[in-house]
Amino acid sequence: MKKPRQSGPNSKTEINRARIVRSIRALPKGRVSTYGAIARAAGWPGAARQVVRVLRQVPGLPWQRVVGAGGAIKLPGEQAAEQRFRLQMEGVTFRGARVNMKLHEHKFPKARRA
DNA sequence: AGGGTGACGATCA
DNA sequence: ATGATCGCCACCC
Repeated sequence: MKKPRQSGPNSKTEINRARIVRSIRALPKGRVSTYGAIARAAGWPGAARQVVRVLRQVPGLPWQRVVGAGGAIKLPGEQAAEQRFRLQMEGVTFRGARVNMKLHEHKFPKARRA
């Protein structure tokens, strides 16, 4: 017989969320990554929107280091300026409205196998 | 079950 | 560069 889906702290999504949190915390000062890249680094490709959810729920994350594809700031309104300011404080440079990913994108180690 | 929502992403006009 | 569309995923009525 099959086990019914469990939706507590041990659920699949909880585990994946934890991996997302780890990936975000792994971003060093002055480096950035994207929602999609973090999802992939966490082994959950396509879950960019979950990265957003985590950023909104978990306090204390270096949220300013997470940007949209191509280095775009995706926060609405004033928050966008705040993020840009914080990044610049860390030494991150921009090319127009977006982060210069060429210089500041963080490379996550590839998932190991053995 | 059905519909709406997000700090998304790729593609196309 | 900008806006529309569609695919994506979990959550919340």
